[in-house]
Amino acid sequence: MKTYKHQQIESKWQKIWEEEKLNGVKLKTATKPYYNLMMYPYPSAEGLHVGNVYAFTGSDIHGRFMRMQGYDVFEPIGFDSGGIHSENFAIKMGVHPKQMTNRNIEHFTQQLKMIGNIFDWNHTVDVMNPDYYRWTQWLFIQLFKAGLAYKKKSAVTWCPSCKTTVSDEQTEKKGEKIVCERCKTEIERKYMSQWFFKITDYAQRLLDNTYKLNWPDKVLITQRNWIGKSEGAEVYFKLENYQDIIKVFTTRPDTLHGCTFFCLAPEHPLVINITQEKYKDSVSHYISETNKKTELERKFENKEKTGVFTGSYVINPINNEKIPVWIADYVLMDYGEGAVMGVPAHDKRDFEFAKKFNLAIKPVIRGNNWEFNPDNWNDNYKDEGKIINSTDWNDLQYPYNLKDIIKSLETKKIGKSKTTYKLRDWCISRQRYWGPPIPMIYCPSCAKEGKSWFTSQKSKLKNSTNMVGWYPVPEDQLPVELSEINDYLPDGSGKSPLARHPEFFETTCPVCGGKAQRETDVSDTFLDSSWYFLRYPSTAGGDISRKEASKNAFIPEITKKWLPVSQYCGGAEHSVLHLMYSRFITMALHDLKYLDFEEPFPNFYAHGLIIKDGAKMSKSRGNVVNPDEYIAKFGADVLRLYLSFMGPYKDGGDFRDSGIQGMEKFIHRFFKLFYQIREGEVYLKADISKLEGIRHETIKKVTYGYKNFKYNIIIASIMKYLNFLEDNFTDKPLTEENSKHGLLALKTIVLLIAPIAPHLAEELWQEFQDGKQFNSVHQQKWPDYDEKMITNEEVIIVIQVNGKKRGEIKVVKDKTLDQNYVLAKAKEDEKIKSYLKNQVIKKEIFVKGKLVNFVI
RNA sequence: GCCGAGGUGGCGAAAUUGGUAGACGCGCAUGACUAAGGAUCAUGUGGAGAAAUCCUUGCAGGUUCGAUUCCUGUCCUCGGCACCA
Repeated sequence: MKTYKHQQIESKWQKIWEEEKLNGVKLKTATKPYYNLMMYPYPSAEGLHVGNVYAFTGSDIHGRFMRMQGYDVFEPIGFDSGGIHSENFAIKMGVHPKQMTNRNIEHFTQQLKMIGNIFDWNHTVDVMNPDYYRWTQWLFIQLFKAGLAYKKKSAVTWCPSCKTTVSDEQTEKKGEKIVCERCKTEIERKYMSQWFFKITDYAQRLLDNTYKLNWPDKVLITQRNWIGKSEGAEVYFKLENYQDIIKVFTTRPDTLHGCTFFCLAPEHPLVINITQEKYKDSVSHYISETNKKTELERKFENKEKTGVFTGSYVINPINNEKIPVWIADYVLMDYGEGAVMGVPAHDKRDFEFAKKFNLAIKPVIRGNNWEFNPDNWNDNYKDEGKIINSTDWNDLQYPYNLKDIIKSLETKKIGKSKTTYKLRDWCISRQRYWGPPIPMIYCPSCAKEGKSWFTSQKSKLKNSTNMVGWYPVPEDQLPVELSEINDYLPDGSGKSPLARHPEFFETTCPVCGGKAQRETDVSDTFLDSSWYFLRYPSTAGGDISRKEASKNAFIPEITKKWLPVSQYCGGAEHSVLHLMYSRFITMALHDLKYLDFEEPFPNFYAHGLIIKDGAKMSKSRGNVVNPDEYIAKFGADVLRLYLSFMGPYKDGGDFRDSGIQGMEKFIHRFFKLFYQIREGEVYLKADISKLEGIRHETIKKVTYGYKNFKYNIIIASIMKYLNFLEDNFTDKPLTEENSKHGLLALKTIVLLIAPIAPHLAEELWQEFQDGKQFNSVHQQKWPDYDEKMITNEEVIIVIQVNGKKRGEIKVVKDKTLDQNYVLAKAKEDEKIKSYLKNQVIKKEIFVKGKLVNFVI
């Protein structure tokens, strides 16, 4: 009797699959392309995490299933090797990031080869390899030339301990303080010159397309909230005694008559100008206090309103009332116009502000079911109502007459309809070392003459962001290689370590030939990952030559054939960042005529998170599960089975050792049963109709499970099938048909389990082959099922009395549709008789093939 | 505060979407095999009850012949966003 030895089986098949080139796909000649993508990992020094294994095997199971559906499945994997994360770890270990990254990638590759995925190792990416990032730089240049990349001074969060900028996502709240996620140092705020991408130009399209994507709702909703569209109006307020007009955005122009004060963000460009002498001290003091706080603090602090009076007034254009202008930090400069028309009666924040500073409050809406009450604030101000105290607007209805109101503003030339988004431009500059250098050159002498790339090209694009002096690196000079410097530590100057290396930044102007400087910032790691899926099929290897791969970021014919991605799997934590950026980049490339599709991932599935003992795995908790251990002890197939059995793929789960042993037991049991039947030690005794019934039912359930990422029910159905077979053993052959069916049952199970336990399935599949020519289980056609075969000759009908199960009867298949027959038979049942005795049946419910219900 | 997901045995969970609640597994209990433990196999396993039977999908209602599934209210738990005018 053979026993299951995973060490031998798994390494054997991994080797054979590689030799037989089973996992690669011929990109050029494949006829049914299916691009199965999973989010590539960051190659950490700790090695592959069991969470990675969960993510990757779940996606691979889908890929393997689709391959058995007849598709040519391309399933690549690569490495997100850039960014601060990698760099900081290298610094901590005292190893150069390049060395560290190469080492980690090697380790990851070795581990990834053990988990049994159908990765195509001919096509992989390492985003910090110049072969890759030259195209990241190329991409930057295309966006720059299209007017979608610009440089501007902007506020950033700065960690004085890490000596670097950190993103908002890399900070956390600790008590009243905002600290660096990594070192827990309180962060500061700095103004620095940064490169941005104009993702805001795409806000509306990014929003519209969310209604076309086959993605989980929660991810789409998160993206919609992030884009944050608001429709309303902008209104023009004239400053008293000044020429300036201040624009303000409001979603409630109907409350314009109720505006009793005006508030500017402390950073508003007009503040300095309009502050009256008497108030200069208090205003500048307030501004400097605000500057000390980070933007995050301003947002987190949901406490008392603060602000100061500027001494100036604006005129409310609707009624010419004179209104005081304040500044307050609850007004954010980067939303709307950085100004708020204060309507304290109908906005909670304005109300708090007015209360605190004793400003006038004037109700202008009476709700259908509420009324403004200065002593008892209610949150009904967004409900329906009608306008009051507003001269000719009185009796108009909110929200029904909003459009009319905006029209009347337009007629009077004091405002117009306006849409605003929360989405902000994407800051891609990093003043660090470990990233692709931003491929731009600044020429001071061209700048003096007001020249720029746009003027040199006589471009029609208006240079609204003052990009004088800037030129992209000529494309034939790419990549701008990252110098291999040794002093890559950030020094806290706010400049990249590359700024200390003249041999890197000193260059000549591509237009005038004069002395010029390279940009020393590197780009955000999210730029690397925003297009990696485009690169995979166009990398050299397999049937793609080196020459082809080096000519384009993505080869047009190959891209046309393989993209967009057929199915993308990944964690929901990338809902906004990676998934939004990739959509934006794809849309921009579409507009630049490089791609014929707008959306990179029409189908996205968000898997769950693996936790351990109820908590997120982390080094500090000491509860990190190392997959190597489990693969060594149980094998990849058992681990894959266990991870699949925990629950639906979207839910993740809690990793427990006891559970994994259950899967080991299952494989051993199946292995044993397989050889018992195969060697003719046992036969199946149930009749063929019944055996076929459960076989077809199992195929149906399993297929449903694969299609819906419910891998847990696949395994449950197969186990159930196995239990049934075991219960029907006999040691004597009954008929030839019966003994044949045993083998059919085995073949079916092997096929059904192949995507989840690929090595085991291959091992057993070979028992059916003559051994002359290699014939893989993974190249087989998926088994079909026939609905008609599922119901047996005898069907069990449940009998209910008043909706409660009181018995069941067996009915032959042909009679299940015959209502009279089934009802009559149900009434003959002894148990049912006792329930129906001396009762009047009020109603008889008949559900064909399922149940009858007597209402008494 | 707002948005989202979810509450089913001791635990992970099923129920193909209004039709037998708890499939499948873990754990546990008893027994067999063992010198013994492990492994394996067999049986049992939502609760109450001697039993017939009754109760049971967070809680309270509603619709229905019939509700884990639909509706209303309510209470928890976990994620995400957070002064967005």
